[in-house]
This record gives sequence, C-alpha cells and structure tokens, in this order.
Amino acid sequence: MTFTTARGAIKRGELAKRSGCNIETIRYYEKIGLLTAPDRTESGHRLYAPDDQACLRFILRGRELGFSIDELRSLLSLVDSGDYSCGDVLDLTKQHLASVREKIADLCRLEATLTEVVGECEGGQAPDCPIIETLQRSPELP
Amino acid sequence: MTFTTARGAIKRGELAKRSGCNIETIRYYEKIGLLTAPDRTESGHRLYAPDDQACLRFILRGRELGFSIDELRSLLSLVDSGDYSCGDVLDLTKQHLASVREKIADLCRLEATLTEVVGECEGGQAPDCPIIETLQRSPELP
DNA sequence: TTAGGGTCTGTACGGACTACAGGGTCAAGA
DNA sequence: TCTTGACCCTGTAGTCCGTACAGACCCTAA
Repeated sequence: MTFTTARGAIKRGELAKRSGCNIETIRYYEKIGLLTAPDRTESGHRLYAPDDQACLRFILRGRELGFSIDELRSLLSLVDSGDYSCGDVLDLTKQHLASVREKIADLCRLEATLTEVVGECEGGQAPDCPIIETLQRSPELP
Repeated sequence: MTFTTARGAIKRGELAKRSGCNIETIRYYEKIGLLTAPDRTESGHRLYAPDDQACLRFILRGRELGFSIDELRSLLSLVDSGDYSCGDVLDLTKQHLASVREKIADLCRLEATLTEVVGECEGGQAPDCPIIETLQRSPELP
C-alpha cells in the first residue's frame, strides 16, 4: 500500500483523471504560472493538495466559460487576495460577456452570408457557381 | 519613372496596400503554398501579375467568410482545375456552414450562462460573489 | 528481480499569422 | 554622382492554448 501523504494529496495522473483535464495541460498551467507549483515527493513527483485541486477546477470552469488565461489570472489573484470586491469580478465578467456577444454577432453575419450563397447554389444548374463568384468578388466594404 | 513591368504587375507593398492585407501575410501564404510564387525582378523582388492579385483577393474573401487555409486550398484547387463541379464547392461550403452554426450554438450557451451570473451579481450586495461561486463549482456535467 | 505502469524533463508541433533584425535595392533630390 | 530614405529580401522568433513525443527515472505488485 502506498504511504499516505498529506491528507488528500494526489499525483498528477490522478488529478487529471478526476478533473477531466489532460495531464500535460496541468503541467502547462504550472509552467505559465496559472497553477501554483505544488509540493513534491522526495523523488520529485508532484503532490496536489485539495487547495491545488480546487484551483485547477476553478481554472477549468473558467475556461469552459470562455475566460482567457489572462482573465483567469486576474480572477484568481482577486480571489486569492481574500477581500476581492464583487465589483471587480463583475467588471471582468461583463467585459468578457461583451466580447462573447461580439463574436456571436460576427459569426451570425457569416452564417447569413453563407446561407445565402448555399441557397443560390442549391437552386439549379447554374453555369457559374455562385459560391465561387462570391469568393471572387472584392472583400466586403464596411 | 519605373520601368513598366509586365502589364499590371505590382510589388508586394503595393499589393498589400491595395488588398488591405498585411505585407507579411502575403509572404506567409506563399510559404505555405496557398499563393503561388510570383515572378521576380532580376534583383529578386516579387512581381504580382493580375492573376496573382485575384488569387489573393479570393483567399482574403474566403478568410473573411471563415474558411480555413485547408478549405481554401481545396477550393482553389477546384477552381484551378477548371471544370470544378458545383456539387464539390457546395459540399465544402455546407460543411463549413455547419461548423459555423456549431460555434454559434456553443457561444450562445456561454452567453446564457454568463448573462445569468452577471444578473445574479448585479442584484445586490451578496456577501459571496455568485460569479466566483459559479467558478468554484465543478465543471458542468453533460 | 523484473515487468509494467506512472512520472519526470525538455522540446517540437499545430493554426494563422505578426514582428523583428540585418542586410540589399531602388528612385528622387542635391 | 552621391546620398537619403523608402522599400524589399531572408530567416527566425513570438503569439495563444495547449498537445505530443522521447528518453530517463521511479514505484509497486507479482
């Protein structure tokens, strides 16, 4: 049986399995300073304490919500500071939400254009493909 | 006055200016084989003939429509083959359209979640920030 | 003791560019 | 004719967010 290390500490592979995160990604987050370097066994294996595990979950959830690494860095430093204000967090989140909405708007414009050309093409046996024609036109003016 | 080269041929800087494309991006497209290498002056400066210019416009328009480099490679080889069938082009475009729609759906889910947490936070002087709480929850189950 | 897994490190790759350094070329003005 | 400044050339490194690999080390159970 394995010597039981500090309460609840687990190795990287186990953390990867439990969190659903790629094992290499965990090392990457440490490398870029997003996840603090955990304690190690004498032979150098990483040991993630429950706090470290919570931190990774925070990061993964943030990524799921589309926050960038830098945004998460800010959020984490707010949380770690202990007395973060709701306002700071809200500002960051609102900014992020705005950029998500922008991306949606961009993609919707794209979708409309593509739907249009697909519709034109589907209609008949046009001698010139309307999709190719669209591509050969000059870029759209603002 | 500059010696007038083959009708309408221009150098890279001029092509960049006219097309609105970053000058380095043109070189990049050549390097990855998307844009065919143009003729050169004796001293090695690139000279883009009207056909080359049209090809770059095609690429830029395609990128605007969100096609990947690989998709554009396929489209260009279809067009260059001369007797492309509308069906091939349509297939590629439909595939691309489907992926755009998927991205939109993903972002809309994101947007909904973010809007929700922002709404909760905005409401009052909650002692614990609901955004941080959301982040501290486990990742969403499928 | 050995076999197999797991973990360690460093490094390279991907897409789609962008930016820079250190040189060569070109055209116009003095 | 010379010089000046704008252009162009090449190769390389950086961006973002990971992913993947090689070669070495460690750990545990049979």
